[in-house]
Amino acid sequence: MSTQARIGWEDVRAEALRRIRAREWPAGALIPSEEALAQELGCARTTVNRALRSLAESGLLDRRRRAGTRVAELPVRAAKLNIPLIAEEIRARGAAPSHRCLARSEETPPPAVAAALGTDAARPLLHVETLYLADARPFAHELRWINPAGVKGAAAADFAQTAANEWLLRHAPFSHGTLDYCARLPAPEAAAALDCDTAQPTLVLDRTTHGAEASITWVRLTYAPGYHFTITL
Amino acid sequence: MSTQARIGWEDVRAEALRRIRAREWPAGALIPSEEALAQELGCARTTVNRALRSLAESGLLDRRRRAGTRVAELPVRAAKLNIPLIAEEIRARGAAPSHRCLARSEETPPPAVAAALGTDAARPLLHVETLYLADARPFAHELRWINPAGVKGAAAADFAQTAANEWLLRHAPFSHGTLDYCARLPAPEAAAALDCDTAQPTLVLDRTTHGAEASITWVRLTYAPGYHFTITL
DNA sequence: CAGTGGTCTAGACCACGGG
DNA sequence: CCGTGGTCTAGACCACTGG
Repeated sequence: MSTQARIGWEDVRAEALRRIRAREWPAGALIPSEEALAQELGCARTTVNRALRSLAESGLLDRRRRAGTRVAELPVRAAKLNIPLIAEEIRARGAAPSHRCLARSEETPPPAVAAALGTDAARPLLHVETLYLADARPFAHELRWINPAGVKGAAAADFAQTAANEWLLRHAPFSHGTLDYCARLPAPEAAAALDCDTAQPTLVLDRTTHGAEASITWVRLTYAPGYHFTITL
Repeated sequence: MSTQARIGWEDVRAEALRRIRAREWPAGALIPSEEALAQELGCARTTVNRALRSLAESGLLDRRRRAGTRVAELPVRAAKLNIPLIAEEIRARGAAPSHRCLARSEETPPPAVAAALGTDAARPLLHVETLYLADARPFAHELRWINPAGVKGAAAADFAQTAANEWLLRHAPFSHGTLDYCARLPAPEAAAALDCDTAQPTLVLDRTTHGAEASITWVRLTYAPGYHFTITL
């Protein structure tokens, strides 16, 4: 009698991956149906489905009803990008995180910010400027506009104690948003806070966050020169 | 008689999301077990499982056997980052992609590249320099080192016809790799190719790619000044 | 129209890990 | 120990879409 181990969806996934890599299933080719694979590998169709769905999510397969499953011509790899709290990011780099609330006021925002948040350009928003430090060295400078209509309690929050980004994450559940990375020379106030030359390139992240009803916040994060972020595939 | 629509996992997901956002399930709280939810919502446990797994993958729930499922204290949002071909990226921006192979040779790489690829520092690698254009305007400059041991046929490939990145994607199936973004001043050859000032900040992407057995390629991509990339959550 | 993937179900066993 | 999530199964119906 054979001591067959039970076939799991990860086994099926691995086998399919092997066939793709070995070109047994060439790029663009139609692969066997779930039904056929299930029979061949000796497991339920559900299990095959789970495995192939996983590969499709990674961009290695194209699946369409009726048309069947094909090996992607150009494997567009999809990477999972985690967007942690800044404090977590600093900790992950082996440094001790801290922050300083540099400024806080209520002002009418620049038109671009009002547009991004969809607020009346004449209405004042909460404006917060924060410096994040790693082992007491400047790590990133944050310039933030908060829409009071989208977050209740923001006016009373103490951002010296809890950093603005963490406070918002806890109190303003958001549903969607946009990240935008680019390389720039730092704005004068960012360079001053980061204690760096205005001629040194910095990585700048603009983020807009919306809740279910109203917009929540617009942030410009200027990372200290030399910052780089890594994604593993 | 009630004309109940069948409950799908996306319905369960939506309902769970609603409860999280409405704080019916507060941050950090234990939510009902799959079994209980299935009974409450009138569907199979499998369906609930699929929904909650999906939310856990997005970072909104923490699930552990025996301990149950909790609402994440700090919803670490996970974004799916697609890494397309450069030509596709240019096309997505509404421009016509093209490329020029600027140089090609066999040389011993810089130590850092040999280290990243895990090759003997004394062994020559294939070196390719490419300029990508969007509507005939410089878009990005690519400096690439290819490990011949990891890719068969590379020596004979015509990179003037098919861009190096596309050729490799088609001929060298890769299993894993690393992306590293940072802001820098462009190297002189990159600035020259991009026809820009060496004092203008550029976004630089270093990518190392490994196949199942050997390393494949190391690339430094310098995007033209003003480039920015957007991620939607 | 018919074949393929997408999903639901009810039941079952297992692995993990908190108490 | 034993409750909870993780997964497998067999069968079923549905949705989409190519021919």
